[in-house]
Amino acid sequence: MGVRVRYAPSPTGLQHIGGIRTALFNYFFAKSKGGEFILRIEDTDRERFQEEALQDLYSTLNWLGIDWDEGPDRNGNYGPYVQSQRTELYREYARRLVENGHAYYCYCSSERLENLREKQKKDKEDFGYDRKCRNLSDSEISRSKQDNVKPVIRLKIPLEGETVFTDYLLGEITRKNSDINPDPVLLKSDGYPTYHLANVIDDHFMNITHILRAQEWIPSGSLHVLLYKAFGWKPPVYCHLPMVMGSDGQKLSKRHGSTAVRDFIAKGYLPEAVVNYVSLIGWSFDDSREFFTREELEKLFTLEKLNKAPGVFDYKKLDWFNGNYIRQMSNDKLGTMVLPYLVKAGFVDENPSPENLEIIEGLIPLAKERLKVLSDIKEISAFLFRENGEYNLEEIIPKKLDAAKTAEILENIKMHLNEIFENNEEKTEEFFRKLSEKLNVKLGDIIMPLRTAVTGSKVSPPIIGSLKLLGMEKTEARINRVLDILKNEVVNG
RNA sequence: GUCUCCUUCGUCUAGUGGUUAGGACAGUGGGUUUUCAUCCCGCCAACAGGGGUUCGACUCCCCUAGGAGAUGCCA
Repeated sequence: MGVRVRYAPSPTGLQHIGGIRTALFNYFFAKSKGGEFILRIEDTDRERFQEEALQDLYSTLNWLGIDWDEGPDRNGNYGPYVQSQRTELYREYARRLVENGHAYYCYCSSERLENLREKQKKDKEDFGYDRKCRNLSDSEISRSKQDNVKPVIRLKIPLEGETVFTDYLLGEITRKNSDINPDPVLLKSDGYPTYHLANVIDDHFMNITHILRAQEWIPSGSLHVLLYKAFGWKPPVYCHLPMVMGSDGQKLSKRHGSTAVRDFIAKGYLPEAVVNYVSLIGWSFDDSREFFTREELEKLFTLEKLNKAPGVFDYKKLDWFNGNYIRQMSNDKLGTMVLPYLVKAGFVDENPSPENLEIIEGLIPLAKERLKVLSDIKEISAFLFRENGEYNLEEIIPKKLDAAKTAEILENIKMHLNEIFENNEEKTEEFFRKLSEKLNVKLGDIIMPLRTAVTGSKVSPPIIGSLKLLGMEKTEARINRVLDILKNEVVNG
């Protein structure tokens, strides 16, 4: 049988970096082996279920370019692929476990369980269920039934011995049965299965061959193996992936910044960059290569190059990847990618005027190598679409020069605005050089006052290109505005 | 607390008994440049500690320490 793997998220929250890393690795593994990648929705927690999370899942996978061979919306021979539609199956098999003595009904209330946990914490005893209902007499059972308590079904973990399973990456993982979560719930009182039950049953009936999931599931691994044994089934191959951590070494979470893929999309990260970077957390190809397209990863991914140790998610390296991918993009494509951000900033309409379209077209080459994320376009292009705020004289007047000299420089530029806008960039630059000689100042002392006057900032895209995008009229107006301030300073200062 | 897993530069990693321990991000210094950015060049920086095994350990074994995860009618 070929490789069959699955990504089985539970729609209780937005897709985050850790989740998609698991999805990606499963997907790459399937592709590299010519196997099948299955999407399964584990929506057995009815309280935490979010419709939004479901939509987020689909849009995120779609954005990443991950496609699945079988899933809720695909044909497949093992459906349905939504656990809430398979409850009868789980109930049936939970019952069978009770019948053959591997599981039992438990009538303990959640209050009792809570008290138990508190007491254990206080007395520093071992945590876990005390197995009160494991050996209930018939009369006790019938009494509970009369009280109309909805029971759960718990798995009987063997009291003695140990459970061993082999992890593809980590090797043998051995655990004393007495250390395993004592008698975990399989079927909840609302009739839905817990993760453990549903997961094992589905993986079995869906013929899943390999389970790639994060290492936080290792402890459950022993339990799952026990479940397979109780059913008389053969467990799949386990491969627990190293976890993704935040900068403090703890499990990556909101504390560390954005982790929801949706947030990365909103900020203007590209799927190529996210896929590329995330696939390098816990996996590598060789000693130096780190740029991979999704298609390449579909071929090159291999379990052999997986790392055991957890990896810290590095936002800066993602930025670096993203900047690289932005620079690789064609100008046309970047233009259309950047447009929504200009719209959102209120700079242009959704259907920009021809003039604005022209500005955007000219802006792209200037902005391209300055973008880490697409949303950076707002800062970079603001001067083109709105007027500058208050000017700061100190930023306009170059060091070693005074207001009068600066005014002279800007006057000179202003006088030649016509030719500046007619000439090409080289000629304009030449003009600035000659002007600097004529006025006996450095080239920078010509450029910087102009830059600050026109863009409102000491940092901007190349000034000559920026001027042309802005247009002569606005350029002149802004120079005039600064000249007024400078002249005022000369008179009063 | 208990159990399990993990441990190479700040971070991601290469390394599978003999290497000046390599690359990348970040940082830092410099060059190109009208600022910023890009690009180029340089620098900084690691085998957690202790025992073994071996002619020889980053590589194998043990112990210690540190970190993480799990310990739910959540997944």
